[in-house]
Amino acid sequence: MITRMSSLFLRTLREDPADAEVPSHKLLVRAGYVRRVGPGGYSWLPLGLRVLRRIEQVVREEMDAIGGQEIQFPALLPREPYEATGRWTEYGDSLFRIKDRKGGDYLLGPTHEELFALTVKGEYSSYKDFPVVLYQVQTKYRDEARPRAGILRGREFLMKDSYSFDLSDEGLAASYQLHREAYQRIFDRLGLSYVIVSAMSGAMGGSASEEFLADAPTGEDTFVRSTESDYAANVEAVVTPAPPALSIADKPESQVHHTPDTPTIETLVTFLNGAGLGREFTAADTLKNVLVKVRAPGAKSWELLAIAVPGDREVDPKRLEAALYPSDVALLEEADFTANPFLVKGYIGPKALQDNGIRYLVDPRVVTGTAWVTGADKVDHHVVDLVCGRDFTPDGTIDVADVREGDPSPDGRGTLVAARGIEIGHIFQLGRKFANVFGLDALGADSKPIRITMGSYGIGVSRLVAVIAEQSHDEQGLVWPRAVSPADVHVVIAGKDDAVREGGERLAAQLDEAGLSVLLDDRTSTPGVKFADAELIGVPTIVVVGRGLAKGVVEVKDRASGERVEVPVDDAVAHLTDLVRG
RNA sequence: CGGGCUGUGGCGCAGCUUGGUAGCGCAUUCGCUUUGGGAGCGAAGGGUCGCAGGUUCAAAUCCUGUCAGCCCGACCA
Repeated sequence: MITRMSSLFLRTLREDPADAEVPSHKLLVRAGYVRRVGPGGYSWLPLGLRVLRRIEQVVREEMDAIGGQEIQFPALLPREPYEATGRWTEYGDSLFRIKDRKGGDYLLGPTHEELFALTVKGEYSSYKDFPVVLYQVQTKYRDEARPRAGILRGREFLMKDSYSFDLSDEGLAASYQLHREAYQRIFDRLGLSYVIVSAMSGAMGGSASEEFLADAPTGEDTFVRSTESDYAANVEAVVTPAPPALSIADKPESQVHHTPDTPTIETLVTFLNGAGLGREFTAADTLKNVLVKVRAPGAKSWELLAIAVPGDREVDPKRLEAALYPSDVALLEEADFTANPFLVKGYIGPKALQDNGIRYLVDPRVVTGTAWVTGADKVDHHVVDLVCGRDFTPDGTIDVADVREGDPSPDGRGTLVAARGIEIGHIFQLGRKFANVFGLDALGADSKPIRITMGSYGIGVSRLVAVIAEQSHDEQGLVWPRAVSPADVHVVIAGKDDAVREGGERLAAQLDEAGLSVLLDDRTSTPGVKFADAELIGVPTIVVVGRGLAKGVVEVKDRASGERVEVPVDDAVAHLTDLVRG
């Protein structure tokens, strides 16, 4: 196919749009791929739509390769299925709700687990029908609190979502693995740099869950990776390795000290080091007891929970929430302290907690034989050398302390560093949550029903356009990988005389004949404009037909490296075909 | 939802303090020149200044409200 820029619906911009911050947003707008229509809503112009379609194609090929079957649901959905799973309310303000003329409730689908589960229930009823994998590539709607960065986070976006239906946990694990491998092939083909991190499944329920995060300094998701190994994880999923237990026998007796005006860790450490105890204390030698209250799902009342972390660390709210999910967590209010006078703010210690029957969970670093400075349950008093396993016995561990750069990697190799990424894919084993709600069963060989177990797998297809742009651009503009480029070659006619024009036209026709898609700059603009636009648009191979034509050569430029070679015009088609076909 | 900044031809901006004929660059159209790195000269079209209300003889400019955008935070499969 030949696309003529003289008639292409395209206007490139010389300046960055004022509302754009990240490179992909600036460049996709400047190069005429997308235009903003409303908050979080973008239109796809011809070049942008081609890239989007090519990405879809890669996704479809790999989904089909693992036996996925494509179907399509409406985006406009009735309330009932989402009412049944509780997500009509659970989704909160992020759900676009609409009323029809009769006052009936509808929503614009944010994700389609309900519909897939109901559809399978409607069609299949025998164990012989399973397993099955269905998918769709469809527009999703989420009323994001803050859409940002152009198409990176919109309120309407294109997503591939697939769902596996299996008879057993082993089957689900196999379907999950198939998807995981398909996703790796997809992202590899798209030329992306990414990591797979273990994630918490959060509100979706279910167990195993991994996210595919594309490396990008502008990403919204923070994760940690090891300096030495390929370990990577969401902060919520980092497991702190427990040090080996120590001997109790050689520890000095615990002693209560009068420590006036030391309600914070900082004041306490300063005081201790000035108290002449014969050793240096750091915040890491102290044990901070943090009180929260938790409420199990469906429960009416809150239960107090004490969490001990080393004094140099804070409780990370996200890790806390993930660790206690699905229970709700809240900080204590003044009234809670009043109701429990044994809680001496700033001086809480394990003794009072355990004496009063409060569940006491400690950081994994608090192992048997470790000695701590902690509260003595009395204003202005702390206890030194309180030994775990001798002076107090926790009810268990809870891994909610903040994770920091320099912490040892959980796999034992290297230390952790923080990195930022953009979520491009998410796979997880949903389990039977949705099947239970809808009674999704298959009749087994013994004529007894088998509850189906589901997996759910998503790829942000439209987001990928931005993510690829984010990872692949330079000062001049976009640099598309061949797999998704809006054209195979960009032929620039650099000259006004008829010979040059005809030479460019002829080459374009020959390349088209050879099966390549050609973007032909046949405009009457000056060469400088055309070169700048070619670099902005980002087709990986640029062919300049111009002054060299007189001596029988054209110039072939690699967009990524900037390298240029002169190729005899008679060899150009073969040369370019080789380049494009790899 | 909280804090900060910003809304003026298609795009990027000035004008607002001190109210009085709406301006610049890019883009677009026409003419002549130019043609390997975002050309030159000349001419032209295009904006009820986000929206609503108020003050005033007079509002882009002052006041009130509202909507939208960007950034930080909260939230978010």
